[in-house]
Amino acid sequence: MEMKALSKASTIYEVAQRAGVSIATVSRALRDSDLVTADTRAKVRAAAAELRFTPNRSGRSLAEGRHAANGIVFPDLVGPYYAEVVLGYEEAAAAVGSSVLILATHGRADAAAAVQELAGRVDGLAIMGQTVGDDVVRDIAATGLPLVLLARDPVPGVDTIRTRNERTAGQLTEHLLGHGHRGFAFLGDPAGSPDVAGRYTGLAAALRRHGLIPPAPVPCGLDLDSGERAARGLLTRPPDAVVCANDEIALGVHLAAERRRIHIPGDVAVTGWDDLMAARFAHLTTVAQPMRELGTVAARWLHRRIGERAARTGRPTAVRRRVLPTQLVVRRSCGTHPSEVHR
Amino acid sequence: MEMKALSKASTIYEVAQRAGVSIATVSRALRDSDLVTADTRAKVRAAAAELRFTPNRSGRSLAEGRHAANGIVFPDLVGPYYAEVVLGYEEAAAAVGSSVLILATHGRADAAAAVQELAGRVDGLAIMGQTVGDDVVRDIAATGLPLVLLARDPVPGVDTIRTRNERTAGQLTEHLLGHGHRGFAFLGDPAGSPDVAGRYTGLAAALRRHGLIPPAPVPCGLDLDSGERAARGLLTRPPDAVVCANDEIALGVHLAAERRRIHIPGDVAVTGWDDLMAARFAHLTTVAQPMRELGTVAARWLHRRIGERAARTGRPTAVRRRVLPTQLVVRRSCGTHPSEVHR
DNA sequence: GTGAAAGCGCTAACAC
DNA sequence: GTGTTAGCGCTTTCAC
Repeated sequence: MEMKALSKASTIYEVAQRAGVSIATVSRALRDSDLVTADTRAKVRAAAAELRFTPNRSGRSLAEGRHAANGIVFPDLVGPYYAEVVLGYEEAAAAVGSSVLILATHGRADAAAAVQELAGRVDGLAIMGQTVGDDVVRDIAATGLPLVLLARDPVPGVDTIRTRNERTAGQLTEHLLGHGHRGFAFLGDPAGSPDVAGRYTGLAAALRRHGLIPPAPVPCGLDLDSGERAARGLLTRPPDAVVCANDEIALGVHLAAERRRIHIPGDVAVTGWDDLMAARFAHLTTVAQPMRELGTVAARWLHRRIGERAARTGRPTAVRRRVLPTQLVVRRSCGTHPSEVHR
Repeated sequence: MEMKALSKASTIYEVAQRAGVSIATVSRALRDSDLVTADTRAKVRAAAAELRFTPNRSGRSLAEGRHAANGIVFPDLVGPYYAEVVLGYEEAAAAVGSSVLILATHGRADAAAAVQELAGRVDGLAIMGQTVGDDVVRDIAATGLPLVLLARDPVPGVDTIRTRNERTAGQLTEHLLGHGHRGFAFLGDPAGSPDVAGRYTGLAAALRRHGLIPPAPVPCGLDLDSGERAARGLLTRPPDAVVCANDEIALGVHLAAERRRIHIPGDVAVTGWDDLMAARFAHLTTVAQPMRELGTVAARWLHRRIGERAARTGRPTAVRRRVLPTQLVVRRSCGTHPSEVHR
């Protein structure tokens, strides 16, 4: 049967009429309810196909009282870091039938409003890092919307997933000390993010254990350019080792050193954090984080909370906290140990 | 005034009651209609704030007949490539008040169903690369939903944005020929994506112009591992130059060469495509694409089409096609020219 | 300027 | 099994 192109999406009423049944039957047939005969189902499916019918999600959501969608809020997607988290989140959410809404705050001033609006569109929300203040988190949590915080300091009553910073930063420091480095610099702003704070704390603690005085952190944005800029000052009289809050900063230092013909690790050791793909090719010693898993776990936790809420089954599970392990990845930039295997 | 935590999102009715007005007035006040006095507006705002009221989007969407959300479909987010596009898209969409829904198909078999379902949630949809077949695109287009295809062969009646492949691949080839390379290999599957096909075509055409016989392409996935695997066979007897369909493949070749102590570019020249961050640190000659812009333009076009549709203003604008320029980025991996500036 | 009421497209009782 | 119908939460005429 020839069809003319439709300029407007068709509704369940049209499908019902075409199939010669009621809208209730269409609804049932299309959602594989076992309250319809195979015959009816086929008839309805045929009509729906002819009309290229796709149920309007707003109608369905309103009736069901759920959105079948989750949201994730992150500062940006420029580095590969957040992209990985989002991907893991999307994958796990899709696996349980949820769509995913993303929101990049870009440090916008109206981020709070955007997150609030997002909260009205989803059944659960993951909030990463320093995107909005604790007040916003508390407000949203107060509405009962399932929430999970990612790579961010906990807020009472809200689930949180983080990655291990202090301990691994300690290991990294020990490793650098093992290379004989004694003069350290730290590039990054502990006040800007709890992750950075944890990394600095771990470094400082390890140095103190060895009787060394930790350097004051050199405040620095988390991107390549900031790293390069910050390195300019630092490299006029390079320390033994520059511990960077993340890979992008370290890569920026790498570029600055290259430009000045300062050799890494001969003249100065450099380390990063995140294990980006670029780190491998810059031979950067760094710390690998399970970013994908961060997203996956967040989506699973949310799914569970959403289920709990829908079931209205008494008190929900206690607040959950998890710290995912991270792993030191030794490459050349921290100093050369003949005994070490570089990959 | 003290408030107890709410376990359920409040509705416009509760706000209306608290403010002592009708729901119509609440609706108006909250959306800054000038049909309410400043006094009333203040009263309503206060009530809404106390109740932590966020309008339910399903209700609003249903009433307005629009979702205020756009979707974007991509195969994956693993490489930094798609992440950039998505980011550009999100940014531009957010700027015009649209939320963004993402869908990664991961080569899933039920991708078509997922895309169809997504189509029912959005006012416009961007579809990237080889995520779903043309039949799905045509079906969705037939419903009248504004659509834009990204990095993909056009479908009649649907807007398309691509990046330049053939011409720049020709420039790249000329450059390699200028280094004196004559024996070429191409890593990538032209049948797998129109982008790859264009790059291969550009290479082949340039070689023919110089009286050389183009090599048959070596089929290869677009990720690092595939590149490394494909390189293993190739590097037993390396050609002069290996032109890779993207950076990840080229970086895989880089790793394989490193392992075999084959020197780039001394023993073999290698080039990529995309200009990922890692390419810079691997000194990879490649081609930069305006990925962010791809997303931005897509979101803008969709916004325009959505406007046209809502206005029902006669015939819509003609189908649009755009090819965004790409740019050769020369680094060390293609061969050393003393005269060239490397960055 | 404000309120009453009619939908928007769908699901889910409830009736038959 | 299938149909009827009452909402879901919101926007938007239409009265006043």
